[in-house]
Amino acid sequence: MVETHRQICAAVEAAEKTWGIADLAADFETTARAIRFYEAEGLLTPRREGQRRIYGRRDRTRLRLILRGKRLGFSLAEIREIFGLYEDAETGEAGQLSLLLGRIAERRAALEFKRRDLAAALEELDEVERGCRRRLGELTGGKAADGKAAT
Amino acid sequence: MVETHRQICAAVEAAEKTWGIADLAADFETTARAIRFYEAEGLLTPRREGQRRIYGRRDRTRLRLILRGKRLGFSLAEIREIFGLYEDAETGEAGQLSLLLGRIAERRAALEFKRRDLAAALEELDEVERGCRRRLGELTGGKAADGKAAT
DNA sequence: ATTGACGTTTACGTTAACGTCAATTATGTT
DNA sequence: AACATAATTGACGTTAACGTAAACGTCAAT
Repeated sequence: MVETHRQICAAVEAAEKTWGIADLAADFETTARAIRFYEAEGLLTPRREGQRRIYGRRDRTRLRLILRGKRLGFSLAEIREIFGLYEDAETGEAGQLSLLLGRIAERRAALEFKRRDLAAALEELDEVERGCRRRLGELTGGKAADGKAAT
Repeated sequence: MVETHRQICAAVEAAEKTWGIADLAADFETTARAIRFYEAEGLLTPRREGQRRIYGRRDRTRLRLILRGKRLGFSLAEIREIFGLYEDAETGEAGQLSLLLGRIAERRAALEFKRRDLAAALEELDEVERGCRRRLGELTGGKAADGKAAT
């Protein structure tokens, strides 16, 4: 079989980059078990090649979102809801879209609540650090209370 | 017994406001069980009046921190560490204080990591919303794609 | 004296989110 | 063909963070 340049290029473009489960686990510093678990929970839907799971771009971004969500304290159930929301935003009909905007607003409210929590936590940490530096200054002699220690 | 004005004032000032476990639970929208659990985990140390737990200002702020930490996705173990850090900042000696600054820096890094996660999540949500509004505009007729719907 | 209302301890149950292990099945390698 | 390598399914175990229920104490009001 002889292929033209164009045909080869098309084939290369069509062949989306893919990964195995171990690749994903390594790239995202998680485990194959966890990834399969997310699939069982309906959060990932990789293709199959025979028995094996094959992950594409979309699956990778989903996994990123899952892990980020977890870091922010969301449960897998909440993350599933968010994914539902994201999908509805693509496939939804006009009637549903305005309801969707409401759900989006709720999500945003939840995120901004967390943002305030986070800001408060950072401020308190700052305060603790200032107090700490002040004490350090007092204890090591009245002077030299600047930022970075010299050595 | 006759008290002077000063004595009375001192007594009133000394009598710090206190709460029972049910009060705390109600005020913070949690349960007595959870509050006792936090105590068992070493996160709270209320005084006792006979058998009963009596919570003061300090306990309240601690509980606030616990719950906020949880909302931000920290485990009780991490929260306990943070409390340890806060205490060391008050009681620590000079030798420990510089180490303490290191631990504070780690904490800050963790929080700022979360802040980036949060910012990314919010941006993506914005994007979804924009896409949603665009679709809505397309479906309901080419015009009127502004922010708030007019009922 | 009894009845609630609240609080306490002890102990076992539950849920989420995986970990761990065993048995099996391709897949490529020598 | 034999073998190692990697993946899969199933099943049970584990940990954190409480929930739930039982049995008891305390105190004020009826």
